[in-house]
Amino acid sequence: MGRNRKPEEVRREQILQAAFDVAGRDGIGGLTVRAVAAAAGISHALVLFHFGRKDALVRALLDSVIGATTVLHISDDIARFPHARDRLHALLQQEMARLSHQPEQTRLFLEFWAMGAREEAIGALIGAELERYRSAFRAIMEELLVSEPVAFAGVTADGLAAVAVSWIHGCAVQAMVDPQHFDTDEYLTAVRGMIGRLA
Amino acid sequence: MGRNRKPEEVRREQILQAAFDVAGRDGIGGLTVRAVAAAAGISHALVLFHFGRKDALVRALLDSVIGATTVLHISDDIARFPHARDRLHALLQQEMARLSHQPEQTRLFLEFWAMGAREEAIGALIGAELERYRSAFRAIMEELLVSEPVAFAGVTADGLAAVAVSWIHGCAVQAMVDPQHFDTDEYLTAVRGMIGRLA
DNA sequence: ACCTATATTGACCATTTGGTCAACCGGGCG
DNA sequence: CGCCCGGTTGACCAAATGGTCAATATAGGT
Repeated sequence: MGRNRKPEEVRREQILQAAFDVAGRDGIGGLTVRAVAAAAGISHALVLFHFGRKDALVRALLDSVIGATTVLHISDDIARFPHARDRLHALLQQEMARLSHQPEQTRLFLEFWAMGAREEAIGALIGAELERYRSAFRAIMEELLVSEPVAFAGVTADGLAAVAVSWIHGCAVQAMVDPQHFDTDEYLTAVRGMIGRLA
Repeated sequence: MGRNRKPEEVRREQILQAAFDVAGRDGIGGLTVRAVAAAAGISHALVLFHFGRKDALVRALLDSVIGATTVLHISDDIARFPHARDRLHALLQQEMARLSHQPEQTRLFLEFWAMGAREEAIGALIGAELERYRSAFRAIMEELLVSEPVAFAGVTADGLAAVAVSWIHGCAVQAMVDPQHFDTDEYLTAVRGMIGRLA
């Protein structure tokens, strides 16, 4: 399967993989057409032949990173929990574990996001993806809201979803800054005790 | 006061301010010696005359950003709270508010941090500063630990401090991604209901 | 006025980068 | 075989960048 792809496609993926390696090693700032070509073992003109301009290569790389980073998949195991709170908890735990095990992808995503603040096209892509990620959380949050209306007085599902995404972000950052000390379980326990039972 | 400073010092600060403006507009990647010179209205050779090399300028800018971003100041108002939990809460709220009102500084700090993953010197500076920030939280966490040992079974003060820092980071990121929707109070309320009262 | 140290500049250089182009190659097909 | 066309390359170009340097302006002290 997949062996009858056009040679152009396989070359593109070769180059894309090389671009991913280079970006992971030297950052997006260090991603140059020639460096990618060298990593792929081809001439730099060939990279431009397949992608037209560097911008297109960068954008293709962003697409690839997005595809591998922010897909939020709610598995059957999670869906089976009866209480919305338990589902949310399992989901948070899953996402924390996933992101903390792909520090490179997360770092790249953050770099792209910083770049998006200046480049219109990148910013739009990142923004849309973040919105998708957030809306996936919003679904659960709405159930949580109707299931426990007292605890969340004055809070909207959008607000809750934003908090969840931000939570994941902070978690991912922490896992990159200090991977040794990072522990998902301790993390959850700590927050539970830290914020909870206050009202 | 301060008017009798050496002219060299005032020039350096002029250049540094220009560098800050440029970095805020075009990112650290777009920070070039010539762009800084242009923003300061001087020749690019003069920038190098005062800073030696670009690296030194970048590092000076990082020092400036660090000084304005990660200083954790526990005011008397906060210190007066009797319960450790209340102090922590007030501190979190203060830091959230502060960071959400300096999005540019925060963005620059994050960019530096990403750069630190590749450049030894930058990484060491950022790491040290993060450690200082974290240790400031650890002090409060230790008090919280002795004040409520039951809620935090199996969690260390270091772990709690790490969570707090990560929490702030996620919050800062969120405030930058979506400044309109960001609201400190709703944020706290949401987390309170989301994580709390689970055990 | 002169002299000296500091500040400042424009010209210049080597390197890197994105991008173009003509030439070339190799296989499929008439 | 010869032709053609997608893939591939090296040479080349213009622009930008970090950095150097000699020349000059300027201010302050004597």
